[in-house]
Amino acid sequence: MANPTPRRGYHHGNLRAELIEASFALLAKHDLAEFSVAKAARAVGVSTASPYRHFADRDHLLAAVAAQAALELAARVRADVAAVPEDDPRERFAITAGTYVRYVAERGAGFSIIFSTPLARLDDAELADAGRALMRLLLDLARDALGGGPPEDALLLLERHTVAAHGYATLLRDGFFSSRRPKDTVGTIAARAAQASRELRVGG
Amino acid sequence: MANPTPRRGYHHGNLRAELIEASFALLAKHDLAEFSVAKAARAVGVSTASPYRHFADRDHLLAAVAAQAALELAARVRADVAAVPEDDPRERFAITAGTYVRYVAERGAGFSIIFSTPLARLDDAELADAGRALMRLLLDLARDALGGGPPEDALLLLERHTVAAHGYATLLRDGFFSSRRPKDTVGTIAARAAQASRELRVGG
DNA sequence: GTCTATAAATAGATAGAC
DNA sequence: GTCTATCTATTTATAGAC
Repeated sequence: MANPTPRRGYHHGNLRAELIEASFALLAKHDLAEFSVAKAARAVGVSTASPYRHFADRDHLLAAVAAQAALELAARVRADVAAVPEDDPRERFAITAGTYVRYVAERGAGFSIIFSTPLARLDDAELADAGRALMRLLLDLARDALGGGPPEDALLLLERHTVAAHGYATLLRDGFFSSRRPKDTVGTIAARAAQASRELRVGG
Repeated sequence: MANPTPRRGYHHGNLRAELIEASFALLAKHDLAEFSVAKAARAVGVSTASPYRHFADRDHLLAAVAAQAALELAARVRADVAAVPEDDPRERFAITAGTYVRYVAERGAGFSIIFSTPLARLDDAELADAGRALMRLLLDLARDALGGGPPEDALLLLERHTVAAHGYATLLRDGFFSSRRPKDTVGTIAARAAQASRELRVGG
């Protein structure tokens, strides 16, 4: 309380958050394969040693990125859902496939990293909680979309929706669409993902 | 013609093919991120310089792997399809989603590498041809599945099917399912992918 | 066509100064 | 909490011997 602007080493008081943000920028432009702690450090303008004061190793930095991605994704889902009339729960659910495609295209992080096996092994509680919360949110939307019926139906609808959203998002990222239909954009693919979810039928 | 068993350097006459096979083995066990020319060379038991007599660089080796993956995948699709009665073209198409999931799980290579942007830039004719042939095969099966109707319907069915197959395959690889339902295996996921394709409806 | 040897890049991670 | 410096490991790729 004495000093609201605490003295920082050289030019950062917020390195942890800045490294996470720089990591998103790297993931958005390149593969996870090309991501490195060193690049994130350079992007922020600190030495390559500095990140290790904030993250035990590369995987712990990635886990923090993954946890934030799960939180951001949940927030975007809530925001996009809120723009659809409450009396159309099926549509509220469907459009989140588009939300996912757009988010992954913009931030470069999605289910692949949020639920990745190596990161899961770290037993990071923040990541596990954020991932669970994201899936619970989507499951609730799936349930509302069906408006009753067996619980397994909601789970199956969620699975097919998730698979469609992730399939579109990863094929887009890998260049599958750009080589086949050069005019496809993030927006058109997101719309097609939402439409695919919209037309899903289960249990009938 | 003088010597049917041509003299080879030390112990290989078939290094190119062996490197491709070793690359598949690496991809099956680990990420593309962890793949390296050096590892493939060591797996085969040659020096790390030898691969460069057969492939200009890492990407050209991967392109050869991708081209072979497209060929193998097409062969498996044909084989699996042949086991389904000809009078059920819808089923013949649907089961290829399972074929894809099983192939990617076993070999570690699929659409992500066959159509990957960096490899596409190499303008490798073999890869381009194999990729096109694979998609043409699937498109023909999609057309048969619909048994007539607008050509756009077959394209949309193919897209949704491809997205489902790839979505299941990549989520399986990344560990999404094992963390959620530990009892899921390649076989159960492949069956769910086929079922998802089976229930796709377009243009109606 | 394979080898040995090596160059040049890059990354992960740690030690110790400030 | 950040820096400089450093160690170790790995990889990609090339040169030149055999």
